[in-house]
Amino acid sequence: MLCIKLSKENLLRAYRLLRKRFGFQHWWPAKTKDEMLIGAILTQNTSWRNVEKAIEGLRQKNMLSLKVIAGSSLASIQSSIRPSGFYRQKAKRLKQFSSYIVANYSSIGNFFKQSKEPRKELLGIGGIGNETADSMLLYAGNIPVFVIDAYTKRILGRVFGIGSEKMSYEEVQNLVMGLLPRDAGLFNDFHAQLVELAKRYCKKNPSCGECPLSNVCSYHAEKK
DNA sequence: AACCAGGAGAGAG
DNA sequence: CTCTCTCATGGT
Repeated sequence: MLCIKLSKENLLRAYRLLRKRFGFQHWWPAKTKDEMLIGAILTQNTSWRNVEKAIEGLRQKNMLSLKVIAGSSLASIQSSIRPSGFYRQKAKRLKQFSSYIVANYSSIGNFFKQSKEPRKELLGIGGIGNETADSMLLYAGNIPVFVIDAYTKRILGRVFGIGSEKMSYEEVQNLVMGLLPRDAGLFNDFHAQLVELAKRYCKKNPSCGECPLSNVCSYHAEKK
């Protein structure tokens, strides 16, 4: 079977192709850090389209703020975020998270300045798993961690012909971060490009013909 | 009309 | 540690 080697050179080549096609992504799509953090929780196993509706619901009530959420009732949070699904859990998670940050650090900026082990601390809050924590670290804290999600696994699996779908979160993360320079700007835009690629071409029925990676993709090579 | 979406946690084995 | 279930709405 034809297989593109997973190497630093090929990863960066893929990134350049994506960026050339899609342009710099300017992620995360949020106006403030608080909004980014809230979006990270809302998007858990949920399409971004639905998350946008929930964010708009919060915006209309002036609730896109950790301090406001920390002081709001569960019922009022729930009613704002219903379109994003899992709204009972997510309301609880938003309030828990917000209360923790506000009570211990006052603001997310202080959290990133003062926390000695921010990743570990985020994971300890509850309702914050690997992907959500890493998204927060990278996109709100500008800390160089590569975010792994379902898209990243699917694309790495197809392009490089590796069984990344079965690999654990940390295995894939260590693999990618071991190959790339530790650059928050690169990790930021690279992950955003992968999401863009997945949304457009790398679905269950891939449209490889127009995929910017078709020339360097094992999956595509195998089909011809 | 089934199937999926930028996950996480609890429980079972 | 690895599976399986649950949480829930909205688009295709």
